Amino acid sequence: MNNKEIGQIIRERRKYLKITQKELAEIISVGLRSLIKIENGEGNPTLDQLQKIIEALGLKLEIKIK
Amino acid sequence: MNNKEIGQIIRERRKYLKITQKELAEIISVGLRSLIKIENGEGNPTLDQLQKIIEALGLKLEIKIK
DNA sequence: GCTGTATGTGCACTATATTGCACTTTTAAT
DNA sequence: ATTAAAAGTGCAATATAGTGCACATACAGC
Repeated sequence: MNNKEIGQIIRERRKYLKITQKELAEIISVGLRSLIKIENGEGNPTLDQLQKIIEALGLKLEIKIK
Repeated sequence: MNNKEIGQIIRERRKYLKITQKELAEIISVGLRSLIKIENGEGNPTLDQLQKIIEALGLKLEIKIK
């Protein structure tokens, strides 16, 4: 699961919930610029940012044995 | 799953594999200082750092619906 | 096509994560 | 109790993530 795939999951879930990037960004107090980058798999987000987004979308992060 | 819990999982897995923080840090080219912080749930690591560690320990990150 | 909304980009600035170093504390073995 | 290895801390420097802004592009509905 790379940054691009994570971005895709987030985008799909956000669209499924029918909210815009702008709305989501405002809800969780994350810059719109940052959210766009994350959805596009650019850059290297911090865990907090990722968690905020995931949480807001009703998702959760898990660590499993490969 | 907060930063502290993530740190615990990493630590437990590392110990299970019988490697030291220093060894792991060198293997994945992450500063020892940073690894210690992450295991202790301090700070706010970047996704890349987390992924490197998780990967090196034979773990994987997943995003699930809550 | 037009129009408005949503998404994306480049850039400069700010905030903060990463790191090495020197040192301390903890842990484990003998 | 000694000793050595492992783990942890504070600090300053560097690298890089986060952000707003102005503008560009894509997309949908009419």
